[in-house]
Amino acid sequence: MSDYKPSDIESKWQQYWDNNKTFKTDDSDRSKPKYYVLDMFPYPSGAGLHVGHPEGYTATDIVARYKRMNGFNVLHPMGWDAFGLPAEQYAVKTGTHPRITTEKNVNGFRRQLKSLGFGYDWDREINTTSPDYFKWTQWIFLQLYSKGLAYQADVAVNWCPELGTVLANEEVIDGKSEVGGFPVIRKPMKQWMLKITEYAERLLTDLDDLDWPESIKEMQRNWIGKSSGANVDFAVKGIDEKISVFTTRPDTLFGATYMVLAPEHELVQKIVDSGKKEEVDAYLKETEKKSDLDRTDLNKNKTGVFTGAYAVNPVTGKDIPIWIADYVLISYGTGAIMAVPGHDERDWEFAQKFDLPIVEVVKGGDVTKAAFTDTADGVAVNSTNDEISLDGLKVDEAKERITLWLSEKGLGEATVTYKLRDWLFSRQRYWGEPFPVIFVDGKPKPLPEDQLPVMLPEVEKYEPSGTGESPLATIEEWVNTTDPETGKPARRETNTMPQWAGSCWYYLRYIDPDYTEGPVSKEKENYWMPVDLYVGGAEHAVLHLLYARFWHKVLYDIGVVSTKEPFQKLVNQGMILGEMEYTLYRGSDGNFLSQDDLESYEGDLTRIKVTAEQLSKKGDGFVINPQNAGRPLTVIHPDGKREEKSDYFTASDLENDLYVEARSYKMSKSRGNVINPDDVVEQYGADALRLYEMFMGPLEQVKPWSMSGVEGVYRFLKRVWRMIVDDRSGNLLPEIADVEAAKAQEKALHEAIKKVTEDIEGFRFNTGISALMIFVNEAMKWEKRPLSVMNDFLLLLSPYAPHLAEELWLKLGNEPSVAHQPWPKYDESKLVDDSKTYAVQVNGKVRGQINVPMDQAKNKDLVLEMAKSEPGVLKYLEGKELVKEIFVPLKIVNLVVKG
RNA sequence: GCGAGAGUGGUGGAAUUGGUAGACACGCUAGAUUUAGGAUCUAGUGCUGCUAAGGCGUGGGGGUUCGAGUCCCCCCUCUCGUACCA
Repeated sequence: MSDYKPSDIESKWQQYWDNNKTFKTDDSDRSKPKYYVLDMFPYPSGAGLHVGHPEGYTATDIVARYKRMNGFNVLHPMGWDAFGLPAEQYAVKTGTHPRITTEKNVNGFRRQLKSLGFGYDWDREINTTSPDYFKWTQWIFLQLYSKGLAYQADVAVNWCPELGTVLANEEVIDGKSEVGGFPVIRKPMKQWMLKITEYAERLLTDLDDLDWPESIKEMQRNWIGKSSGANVDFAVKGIDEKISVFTTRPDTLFGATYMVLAPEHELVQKIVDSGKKEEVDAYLKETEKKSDLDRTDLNKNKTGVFTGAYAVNPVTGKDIPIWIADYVLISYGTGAIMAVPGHDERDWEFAQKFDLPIVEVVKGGDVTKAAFTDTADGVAVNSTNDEISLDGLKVDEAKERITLWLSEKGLGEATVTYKLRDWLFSRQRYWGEPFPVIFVDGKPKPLPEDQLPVMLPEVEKYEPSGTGESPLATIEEWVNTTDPETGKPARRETNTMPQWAGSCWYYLRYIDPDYTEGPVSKEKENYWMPVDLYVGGAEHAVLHLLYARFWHKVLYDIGVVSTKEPFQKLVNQGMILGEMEYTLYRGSDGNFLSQDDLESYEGDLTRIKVTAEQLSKKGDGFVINPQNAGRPLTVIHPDGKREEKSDYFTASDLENDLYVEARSYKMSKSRGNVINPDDVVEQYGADALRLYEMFMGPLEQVKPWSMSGVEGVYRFLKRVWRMIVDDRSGNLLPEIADVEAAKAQEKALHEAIKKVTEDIEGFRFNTGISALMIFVNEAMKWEKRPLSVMNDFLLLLSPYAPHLAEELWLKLGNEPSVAHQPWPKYDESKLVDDSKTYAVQVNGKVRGQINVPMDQAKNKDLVLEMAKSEPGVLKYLEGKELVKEIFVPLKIVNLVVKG
């Protein structure tokens, strides 16, 4: 071994770390400060890791190694979120038990993660599908149940009669099943719900103290969707019923000219006029067929039907018609609205379409043209009856006045509503956690704790039952059981929990994976929680993070955990896109299309993939360069057929500039731009992959992959090798010597230490790497490379490229491993220069530089004197009047002249 | 529509509080070395000027300042999230 060959050294060190349990977390040591670094654990798919995984995982690995070297007790675990649909779908197709698929995939993932050199404590590996784990998932469900936070309700699911199964939302596309394209309807089924809404306010307010990206917090706030307003009761004419509505604009009550109920509203059948019944039923049937997506159609073409019934506006005393329309959602507010077409866009549109009266009650716009919704400047008008007048009040004042009046009269009250809905917690699937619930005499009954875990039965086939129930419903001997307390016959719950369940609390199990008395022991939980750093993809911004926070708060309330929030700091890694692609489009008429024409073009498009060297920059875009236009390119026909061509363009094609679309796309199998980490490791090694993933750009940012970028960092690693090793003999270079470092060498080292340290602390891994590169570029010029300097450099490198660092560390005669060495400290005094270079500006433009000895650098008179006599500066001063001299110590000199 | 974020060389990206824009890397050009190389080394590389002096440059327009990528106002584009939430 002489050259830098990652394949030779990487597996060796991976084995060393494994054998020596280098990254095992010492749980007993309470003297050190703790640091808990967590990755969002993966779903072990059959496809293996994609390059997005190692991005976040490398970042956390760097932080974990860095913190360890800084004297922290570091917890950095990994596990598997292994329940879920793909393994089940595979089981339906092939008959393979999901457990077998899962195990195989987990082994693949573990091998891949180890091959990247991540320093996980593998003794804490967890798997959501293991009975030791889901026992406690079920246990937590029991706690939720006993707190009254779990209940059953009839909720519409995506039922596909042809497939005889219930589909997840993502399996439904445009109201049809993804598989087969069969119609999907909404069918109510009995389901478990979790009352996350009870925690809405706490989930909202506790966001404030979290060190999370503002965008994520904002998304959660929007999701929770708190709004303040009032509930108002409207009497139904002729029968003894009230319709309660929620409104955020009680000030517009005088303008409520009709009401609308959601089709599912419970009063629909009671109030409908017999003459209208047929029409209403037809409408209800119509809306039932629509999926949620259809109902929120982008064209917003509103539909509805008049019930024939009237309500009474409590302030105007007028009869107002009651309509049914699916633009009102049963799941929000009270499922009914007072419609104020003058001041609500949706109501305005509806009123226009069905010719309902529009009344202006807030002045400022023209309600015949559009709804006026400005709440800042609007003033109430036409809002007076015998008892109350809002006229002249601003919106806020009017709201307050009317709300007070309503509650005095018993007609309404101030109300807060949340968009957040209860969590649908049932899936009609096999491969999930069984509920620890039985039904005795048809009533749900939680199983006692000693019956946990409730195991999944073995089944012959994984096809859905055909009734919409899960495959478990067909296993009679499992479904039929007895109540362990009374001995009565009982049936098991046949739904299973959704995939979110296992991921809601996994961060706790890592802390104490073998604990048998609960999910986690009190003492260890106390030490390790909260998670100090949580890194993962932004796709979990809302659901996973909100669900996990909800469970955590429940566990907090029952004393299982000691912190209000689970994840103190959150960082989202940005998506990695495929390599940049250059595409020229050609219409079916044979003409090439420029970017601007593309959007409006309706016909079939032929895509021509060209390479970067076939292009030249013109203006803001790229055009085909006639000189290289003849080189090979790929033509993709509208039917998807690919064809390799050279000399594709004719001379006349190239007379006009052909602008090309330049962008990179999300990696996808169908596009064929997926990068497999295994291939990168094989070609360039794990260290190069790790380094490249960090060097691409800021962690949080979306960024395109580039293979030549990988080569760039690979070349850097080779340089590091050659900085220390003679690549012909494999021995240490003669330049390496145990000598005292020269001043310049110390300066280079300490600059690197400072930059790398600060950049890891600030999650700026890309610029940290550039600091390492600058050091190596410098050190390669040194005739003597002091051992101590080289050693410190390797420690700086080690979180990024641990295999290479270990190997060279050993070659320099040190004991492995670098992982437990103390992190180098920089010394500010070694960073100072002998002299200060000032840029000298004249009227804000740099015209020269001067070198001032450091001990004189703050001497204003001297520096200005030198600046004014600098030849490059002098010629801009000649013949001009010097009006001002700016001197900022250690920064800049600026001379302002006139004339 | 609403909310959030971002626009810097041919490319990915630097620029910590307003103080020499383009660090580091890719790519490219020229040269050296090598049997060869997607290896290595040296030099160059924002645009525009004949090598020059200079001029112009951080999406566009205005402003504050001795000085603006950075601060303020207006506009444009892109990305992400969200979507009849009363």
